[in-house]
Amino acid sequence: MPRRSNAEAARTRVAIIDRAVQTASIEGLEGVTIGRLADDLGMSKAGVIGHFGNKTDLQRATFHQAQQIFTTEVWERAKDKPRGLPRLSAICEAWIKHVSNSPFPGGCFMCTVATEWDAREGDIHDEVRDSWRLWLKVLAREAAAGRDAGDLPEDSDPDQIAFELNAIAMALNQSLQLFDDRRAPARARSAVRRVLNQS
Amino acid sequence: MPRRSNAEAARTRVAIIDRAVQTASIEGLEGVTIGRLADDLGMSKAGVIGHFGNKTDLQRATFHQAQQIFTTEVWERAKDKPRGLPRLSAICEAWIKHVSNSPFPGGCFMCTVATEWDAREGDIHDEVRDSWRLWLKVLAREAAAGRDAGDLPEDSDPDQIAFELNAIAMALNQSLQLFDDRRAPARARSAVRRVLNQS
DNA sequence: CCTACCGATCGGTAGG
DNA sequence: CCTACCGATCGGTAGG
Repeated sequence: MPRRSNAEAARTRVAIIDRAVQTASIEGLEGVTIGRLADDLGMSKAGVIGHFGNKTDLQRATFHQAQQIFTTEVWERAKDKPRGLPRLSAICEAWIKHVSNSPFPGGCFMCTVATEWDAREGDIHDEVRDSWRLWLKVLAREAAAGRDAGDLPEDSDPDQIAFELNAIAMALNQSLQLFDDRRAPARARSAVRRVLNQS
Repeated sequence: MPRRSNAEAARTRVAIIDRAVQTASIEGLEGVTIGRLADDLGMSKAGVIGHFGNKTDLQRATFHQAQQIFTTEVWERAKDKPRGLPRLSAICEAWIKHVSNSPFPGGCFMCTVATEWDAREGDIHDEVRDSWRLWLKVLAREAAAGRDAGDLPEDSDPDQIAFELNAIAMALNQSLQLFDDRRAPARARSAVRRVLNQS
């Protein structure tokens, strides 16, 4: 028997997750606590957790929301480019823009959460790992298409290119967050250019 | 009035920090709690915190210990090489070995803590930032010496090289921790070779 | 370095 | 979605 309509409840759920994403981008998914969310939103703890059941499911929902934002801002903006090098270049540029002008206060959510969970065990670790792996595969697939089209050298290793592009994105996020280095986006673009022109 | 001798107390302090470094490499410095350390070491909470005063100073001491291990394993093993490219190459190789065969259960301590604190505020953030900055300066200084000696192209940008080498180290750690990818060290070496031969 | 304690907060539940 | 509660754990202190 909900005291609010389904539509209202759905809006509340969205508000909770939005707030959780903000907090998690700064302090990680473990920094998201039910009591703090309740305080921030002017709700009771029971009202918050009632939407998710338990904390792990709330963390999972938070991660999914951040994942979707990443997909929208990076993949969606590049997917209509021709496959291969043009699409891969567009992905990198959208990625750099996403990290440099982050929708989250703590910078790249995926970077924060990947490092937070890389050595832990459990469902969240597995989801983070699988979604990163998938993303690296997307990069490698486009690199392979670019190589096959002759836009990248014949002896290019798609997985190596994916590794290096990923490395650049992480370093960009670190330089921006930890050092507040405004030259970091230019460095990242320069590094991407080297990887895509010379690999 | 200590109930143990100074030497015994010093040994206890070392044991506490060692244990804290282990935990922090997996769960971050915020995962280090006084009660858990006390449990793990068969001590009382008061016995643990008495060595440090408060939790922040315990975290600081933990970070310093990890920093020292990093310096010993990476810098100390390369510092006797001739400055410039030989030393920079030796640093990268020692760095890759350090990350690949980590003395900590959760992989590269510095990577974990840098990401954990990059968007937070306070003393620990400042210490992490300053020590990373110093390390990037060491890399850039050697790159500059290598360029001046003619071992790197005249138009090399030392800070760009430092940025890219740092990126590789972080991606190596991620690939090992998150994906358990045994080919990651070879990928890192290949990437380093490209940066140092072609920049 | 211990026991015994403090107030605050954690995740979560019962009942409405 | 709320109030009122639960046991566990948090950082930390007093006193020995």
